[in-house]
Amino acid sequence: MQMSPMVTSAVMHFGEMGSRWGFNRTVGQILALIVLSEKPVAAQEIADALNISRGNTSMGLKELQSWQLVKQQIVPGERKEFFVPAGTIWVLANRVFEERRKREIDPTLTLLRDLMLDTPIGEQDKEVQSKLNEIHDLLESVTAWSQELQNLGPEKLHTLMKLGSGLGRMLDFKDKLLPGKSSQQ
Amino acid sequence: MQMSPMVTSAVMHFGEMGSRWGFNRTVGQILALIVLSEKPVAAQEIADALNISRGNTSMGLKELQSWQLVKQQIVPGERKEFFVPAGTIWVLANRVFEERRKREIDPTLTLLRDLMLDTPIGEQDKEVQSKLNEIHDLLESVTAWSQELQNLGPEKLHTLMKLGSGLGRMLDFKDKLLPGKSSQQ
DNA sequence: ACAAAGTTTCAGAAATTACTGAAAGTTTAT
DNA sequence: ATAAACTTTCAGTAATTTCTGAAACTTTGT
Repeated sequence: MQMSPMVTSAVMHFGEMGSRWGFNRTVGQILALIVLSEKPVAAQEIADALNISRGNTSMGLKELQSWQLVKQQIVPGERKEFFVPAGTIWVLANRVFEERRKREIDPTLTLLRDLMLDTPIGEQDKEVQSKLNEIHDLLESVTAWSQELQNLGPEKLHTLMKLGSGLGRMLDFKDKLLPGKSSQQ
Repeated sequence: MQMSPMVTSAVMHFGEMGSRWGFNRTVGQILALIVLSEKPVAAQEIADALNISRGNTSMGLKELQSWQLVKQQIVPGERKEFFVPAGTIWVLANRVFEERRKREIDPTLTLLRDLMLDTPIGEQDKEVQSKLNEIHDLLESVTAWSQELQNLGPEKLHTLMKLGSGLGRMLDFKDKLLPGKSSQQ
């Protein structure tokens, strides 16, 4: 596969950003290559285009599959495996977001729950526990909300994101709209 | 400073998670220590409690200040500098979110804008450009929306997050509420 | 002006993370 | 059942990131 200068720039950039997005350089590059390619891409083509070892390519593809960002595709008449994006850009972005939530928030929620069940030693720990509790509640809200957003589905999510300042106004009407829920705190 | 077992667990965990949250182990530990302490903490106390070098402590504190997560506080009658959290848990969470958006999304937006201005070489590049455009629009929506959410302020944001399934219902009413904006797509 | 009490910087060491390439494993066609 | 075509694994190496500690710097009280 011959990468045009434009594709090369994008692939390199996704590589650089990779580590900030939760995976490594190579994985970022492979993802960009697959997303930007019009045809399904074979593992060997990826290794050649990015000039990385076949082994590394295989591990990168495995990682991307575990994130559900790419999937294998059988090309009739071909023996080797080809790879394509696992969905639209929207779907991919959601997957990254969701996967990162799992990795970045869930373990902390678990720890905080455990610590809240522990018996505080001394007055100081009671104060600490209440702070941990506050962090826990915040993270739990974020988690619940992100699941809520997923449930909306892409169309409504899109509408919501495009609301702009309408969002604030809408919230002012909330009580009229959804009676029975008194505004908290 | 003597860390109770509870504080130790939390500090260690924040250290482990640190790298997933965009900073390193030490920085995560320092942050946890400062957040969980009732009193302002001196740099030397941090170094002692976490058993890290004074130099590393200084760099960690600098990093946390650049994220606006901790701030210095003058304690009357004391010469050394003390550190306290730069706000409530909510504020800190927002700062992390915002800072990460800057580091993880903004550079890509810039690159994508540049590539979209480049002249495509051949048919293939036109296809590529349209995909890059799609990614750009998505990231831009996310950025705009996250700024919108910030503008709401903590109280409304809290209300919004607590809406739960009410959010979906509310969006169904959107057109009645905010006439003049036809539903897109 | 000086010394004391503190902070910051940075070159090199240590620890961690990523990559290679060869060997082992798998699948498929005949 | 075998060989060809391909993929995966993993021990060792390379690259990157983080940490230390000593030297340089800053601030403040006398």
